[in-house]
Amino acid sequence: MVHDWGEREQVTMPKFKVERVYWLMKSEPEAFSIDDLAKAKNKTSPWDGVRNYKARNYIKDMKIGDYAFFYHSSCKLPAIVGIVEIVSSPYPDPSAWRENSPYFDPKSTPANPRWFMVDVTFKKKFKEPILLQDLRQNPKISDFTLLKKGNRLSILPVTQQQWQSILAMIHEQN
DNA sequence: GCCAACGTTGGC
DNA sequence: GCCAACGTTGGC
Repeated sequence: MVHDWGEREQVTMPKFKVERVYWLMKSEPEAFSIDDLAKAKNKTSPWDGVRNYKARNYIKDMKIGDYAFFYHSSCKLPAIVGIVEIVSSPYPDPSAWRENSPYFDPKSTPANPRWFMVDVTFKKKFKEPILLQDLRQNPKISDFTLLKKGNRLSILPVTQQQWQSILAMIHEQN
């Protein structure tokens, strides 16, 4: 009979559905920008230096294949500037063990690591950054942690709805 | 450079 | 385990 590939796809899709989780990762562009990541070897870099327990726990929740918004903070125009993919499982952050590192923490040891990181790879840089001031104007993401007063976390979970609402803002740009 | 909002530290 | 002092984050 007539093949209905659309319907078949709907039936079989859930079986192969990838459960991807979304995040937002902050970086000060003067320290490490999305262009730095794009220029890195294999466009991939460890995301080191996270020194906050809640953010650390989010890192530990990350899985290979998750996506994250790359956010530029502490700069003239704070904004989401692109997308990265998580390409490693969480593993101990060795910068905590280097005494000359700004991220040195004597309480973290190789035997008992306190801080973790993942490797991220460059996926895309938006033609126009999605500015924080514009995110604040979008009622669909009014609950987004990034926009909450007093938020200081450098790693944030992003719901699928928030992810899509934010991506939709790109198409509204000109 | 200011300052609100947290997180961390350490004395008690 | 409380909490004051201090440090940090990050928008403005």
